[in-house]
Formats: sequence, C-alpha cells, structure tokens
Amino acid sequence: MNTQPELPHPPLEALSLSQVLFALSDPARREIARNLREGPLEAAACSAVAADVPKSTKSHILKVLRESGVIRNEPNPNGRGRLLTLRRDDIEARFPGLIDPILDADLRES
Amino acid sequence: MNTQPELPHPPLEALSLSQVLFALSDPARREIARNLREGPLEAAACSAVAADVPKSTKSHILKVLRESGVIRNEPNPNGRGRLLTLRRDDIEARFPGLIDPILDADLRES
DNA sequence: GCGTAGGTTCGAAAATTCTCGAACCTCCAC
DNA sequence: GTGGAGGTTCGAGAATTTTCGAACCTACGC
Repeated sequence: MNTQPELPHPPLEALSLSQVLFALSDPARREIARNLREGPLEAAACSAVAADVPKSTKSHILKVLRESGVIRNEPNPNGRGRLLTLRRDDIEARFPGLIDPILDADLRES
Repeated sequence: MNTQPELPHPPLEALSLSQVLFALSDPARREIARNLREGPLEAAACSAVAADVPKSTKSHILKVLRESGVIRNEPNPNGRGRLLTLRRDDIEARFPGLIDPILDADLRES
C-alpha cells in the first residue's frame, strides 16, 4: 500500500481570494498551474521552471499553491511520486470566472 | 495653476500580470480598487480601510496600486487633493476578463 | 538488501514587503 | 501670510517570503 504522506488541503469554503491571487502572482507558480490545465500531472513531469531549481525550492512552490487551494498534491495512486491537480472546479465555484483569464493571460505574454 | 506632483504610471504595454495580481492580493488594496468601480474618487474620500491608518501607510497602499497599473493617481484638476481612477480599460485590454471576477468576488465574501 | 529517484520538512540567511513617524510640499480658507 | 487639510518621500525596524542545503522518508528496480 501507499503510505506516502497525505498533505493538508483547504476545503472549498476556506479558499481565500487573497491567498489565491497571491499564489498566482508569481510566474513560476503560475506556470505550474498552467501545466495542469489539461489534466493532472506527476510532479516530476511538471515544468519545474527549469530543471536547475533545487528540490526544496520546488517543494516550497508547490506548498504555496497547495495551501492556497490552487492545486491538489496527492500520492500518486498508481505509480511513483506525487500527482498534481489543478483545483479548477473549486476555484471556479468559489470565484467564478477568475481562473481562466489568469491562465490565459500568460499565453498571450509569451 | 496646479503644481502638484505628477506621479509615474506604467504605460498599458508595461502592465505585468504578476504585479497586478500581487497588488490585488491584499484586501485593503482590493477595497480601494472596488471603491473606484463606479468612477474616480478623491483619495481622501476613498475608504482608507478605516480612518485610523496613518497617511504614509495609505500612501504606500496607493503606490503599490499605482505602480502595478491598477489605479491612476493624479492631481485633481478641479479641486484639492488627488483623484484616483481605476484603470479598468487598460487592465481589460491587457488581461481580458481579469478584473471583474476579482472585484466581484469580494462582494460575495462580505 | 542497497541504491537511487522523487519528495517533504526544517533551519537559517537573503530578499522583499509592510508600517509608520518625521520632514516636507501644495493648495485653500481666513 | 498663517494654519491646516491632504498627500508624498525617506528611513528604519518589523514582519513576511524566498532560497536552498541538510536530513529524512517512501517506493521501486535490481
């Protein structure tokens, strides 16, 4: 069985606009979120904003995203590592119309 | 004539998503932006997040909003004090659909 | 069993942001 | 012109965030 640690995630009602906006105010964190638009990804596969960022730094990035409720970070049920999921529906339920313009904007910029 | 200082404002093309999101990630700053939805206001009239906040602090709040391109802060052409304007059209042009969900969300929360 | 890939946590140092008093400026009322 | 209301800037200290190595953990391949 998989005994990888279950990390805490804020429930839907606890999502705070300030925290979500803050989490998404960083390009590296936003890039992760954008990577997850098409579906869940293994953390390892997720564009770590370049491979040269230390593990602990990447872990911190994921932590901010997770604690703000932007992503879910769970043990990968059928495989190694962890599975990242964009909490799109939750964000949409709590802050309608918010997430798409944010993720779309980056596409235009680059 | 009015010799009140003209403060620098980023041009439309220079608006950065990161800066805008960061500026709006603070409730006090967001409240100012929300106050300006219906039109420009004198800075003094703008809900300073309570009257007990020191002038320099309020000035700093306005600075973050101005430097991120969220608001305009100009000498009041016909009157005392300064006039604050939400740069709604600029933000909308650069980041379509972004500003309304953010400002709407707070209404629901309170 | 051993090594390694993938990942979290804990400190501590560096960088950024926030807060606010003091000094200063401009306009207006008197 | 004096005074005060409205507001910016500067500087310093407090608080928050970021970065990253070190230590540690689990799952997997061999």
